[in-house]
Amino acid sequence: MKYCDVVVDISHEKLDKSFQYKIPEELSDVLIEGMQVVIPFGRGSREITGFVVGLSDKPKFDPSKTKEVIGIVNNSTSIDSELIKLAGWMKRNYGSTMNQALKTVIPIKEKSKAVVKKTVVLNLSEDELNAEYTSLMARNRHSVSKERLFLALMENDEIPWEVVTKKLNVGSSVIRDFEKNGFVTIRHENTYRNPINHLQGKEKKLTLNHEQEAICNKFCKDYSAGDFGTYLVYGVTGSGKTLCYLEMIEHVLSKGKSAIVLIPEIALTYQTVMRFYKRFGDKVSILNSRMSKAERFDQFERARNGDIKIIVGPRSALFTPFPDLGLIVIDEEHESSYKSDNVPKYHAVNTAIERANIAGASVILGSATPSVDSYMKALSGEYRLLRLPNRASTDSMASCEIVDMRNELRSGNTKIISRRLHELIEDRINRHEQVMLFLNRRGMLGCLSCRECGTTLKCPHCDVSLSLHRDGKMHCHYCGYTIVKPKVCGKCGSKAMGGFNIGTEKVEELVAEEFPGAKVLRMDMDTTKGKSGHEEILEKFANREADILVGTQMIVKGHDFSNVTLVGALAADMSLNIPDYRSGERTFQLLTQAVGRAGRGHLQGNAIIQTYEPENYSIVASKEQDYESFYNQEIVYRKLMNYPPAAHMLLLSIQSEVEEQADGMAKELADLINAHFEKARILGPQDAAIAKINDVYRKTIYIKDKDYDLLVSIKDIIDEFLLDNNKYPKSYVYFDFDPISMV
DNA sequence: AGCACGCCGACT
DNA sequence: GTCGGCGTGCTC
Repeated sequence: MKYCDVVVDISHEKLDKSFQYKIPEELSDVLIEGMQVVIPFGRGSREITGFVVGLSDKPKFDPSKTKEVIGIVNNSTSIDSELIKLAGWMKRNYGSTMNQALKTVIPIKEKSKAVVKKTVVLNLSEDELNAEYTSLMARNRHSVSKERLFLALMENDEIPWEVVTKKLNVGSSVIRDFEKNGFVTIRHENTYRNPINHLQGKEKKLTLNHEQEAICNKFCKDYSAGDFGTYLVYGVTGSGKTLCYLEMIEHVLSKGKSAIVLIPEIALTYQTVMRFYKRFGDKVSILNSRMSKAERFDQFERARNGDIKIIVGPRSALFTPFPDLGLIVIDEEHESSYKSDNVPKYHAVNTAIERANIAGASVILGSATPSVDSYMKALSGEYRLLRLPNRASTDSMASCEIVDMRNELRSGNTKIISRRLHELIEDRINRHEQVMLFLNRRGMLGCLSCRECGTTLKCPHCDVSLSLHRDGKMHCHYCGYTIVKPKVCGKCGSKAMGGFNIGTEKVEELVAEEFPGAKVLRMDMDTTKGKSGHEEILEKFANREADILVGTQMIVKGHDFSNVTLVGALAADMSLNIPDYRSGERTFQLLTQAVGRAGRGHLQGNAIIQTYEPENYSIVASKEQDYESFYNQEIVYRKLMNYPPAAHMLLLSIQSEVEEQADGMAKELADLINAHFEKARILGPQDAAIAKINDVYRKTIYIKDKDYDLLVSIKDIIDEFLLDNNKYPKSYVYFDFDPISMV
């Protein structure tokens, strides 16, 4: 007998799991994973639909109580089957259960209270109501529940469903009884909220320059000819990529299709959204992390019904159920936030291409600093390369200087701000222009260590040093552990405790001391915790309420301030020293973006890159704003070392609260892989870069191979091995294909 | 979510 | 005993 696991199509947390059903003989050959089926469910075996998320030969449940699948739904809407196909692809390529994949793709299993608002509406006149009430009481039954509802209806003739069920504690059976007797009616409302509430303005249709027109024409010509594909728009900062997106979307809409626009969450600001809104009006909706699950569900429903044609949002907007999808735009395609950190750990770029394949749509990837992966594919012809090599406006690029911090030290300047940068900041303050200082570490000090015995203060739960914050406490950035800063060394009792690695908070303090006349703002994870933390700080800075903005990488991502004429990257090589094959790429992107932030208006801008490694190619290339030169050097390294995109990589993360278990499991898995694939390049097992987080020990194994499918089969073998192995009860293995970071 | 089971009080 | 009503808990 064959069995299948089915996720039922009812939105309720308690049903958020799979149920096993028998597959009848006549369906055993046709039924496959991902299909929508009709099944008997519950005591009354009422017929409902569900999705098949797994097949097996063994019963997981008492076989005598297992029911049979009734039939296959073959008229399920094409959009559902498209998304289910996509989920199947994600399951195979990123390693997850079908259940997990389906949940990321079709978020039906969430509370959907707010989607359909139900209201209990009184159907009787006051007299009739009183009459019914008296007749109920006259029957002298024990009808407390009905009485509560009657009394409530005398007060209000319309009561929201939740108030009746929760507050009045009247069950659905009673309400149905009232409905049957004609006392009340249940009103169902689809209350779609429009998340964009300021609806004025129409963008004056900007005319395209020659370069922009050329790439738009190319796209439109292909599209009209039914030639769909993936394009990489490589356009320097300020070349007008967004304007091209708008133009291309317009073309796709004119063909009766819809478009998805992915934007990094951090750049999803009012201004960005308004550009789309002004061009396309209420055909546009947005998705963001501040919206409740129900609100997001609303937007998906609007897309499904054709109320909207364009959605702008972060990674998860990729799964918007447009039945007529024509285009997916991914702006800032190199951003790491496009890689999911939950299982399945999918990458939005590859997943978008797959979705476009299924739907018959095109994909536009856009960036000023394309990922090495995308650029290689563009050069090889897998993607179609569209270039915007020049800025659209007459604004000139900032002039950029590298400051060698080793020289600063030799000349006796131990401060974090070099003399040259100091001089320029002073100049800008005098000219009432603004400055951005970028440092990729928050807090006051990166660590606190004893000058006598060298002991560093570490988090007891994680393998990282604690950072000092202004509240005088030491924080762990990984688990949130906090202690008061100790006065003496815990090991030797010495009072000579000193810190290394200055953070944004400390910079803010130092800058305020050095430039007493200047107003300083800080933007990092600590100051943007609130609901619209980012926008508040950015708005203040845009309104020139401060002269200097100090912050982590979030300040350099896509915010243009015309009055900023100086950008300083205080410790450019910090991101270079992370043990990760992508650290060079990340450093280049970060610095290029930072430099690009200076001089976006008509004023000439300067940028200063402070570093201890002035000859590093990532840093030199970003000074020159020379992507090609960076790419040419980086790709040699990737090919030499067989790192992505030259090969594919699978990261196995083995985690356990018991170190021996993590160790044993990691070793056994490594042996298993070696036994099956003698030619696999396997690194490890070894401690993860952070060997312990939140009291969980972490071991890693990397496998590199040109053949992605080989990595997938390694995953399958490990899955199978884990299925009937209970030697490591408290250990878990996580798969990450082509990981974005090696930590 | 929706349905039936079983408890409880009221009535014959 | 029996009947109607309500709350609880399960659904492969």
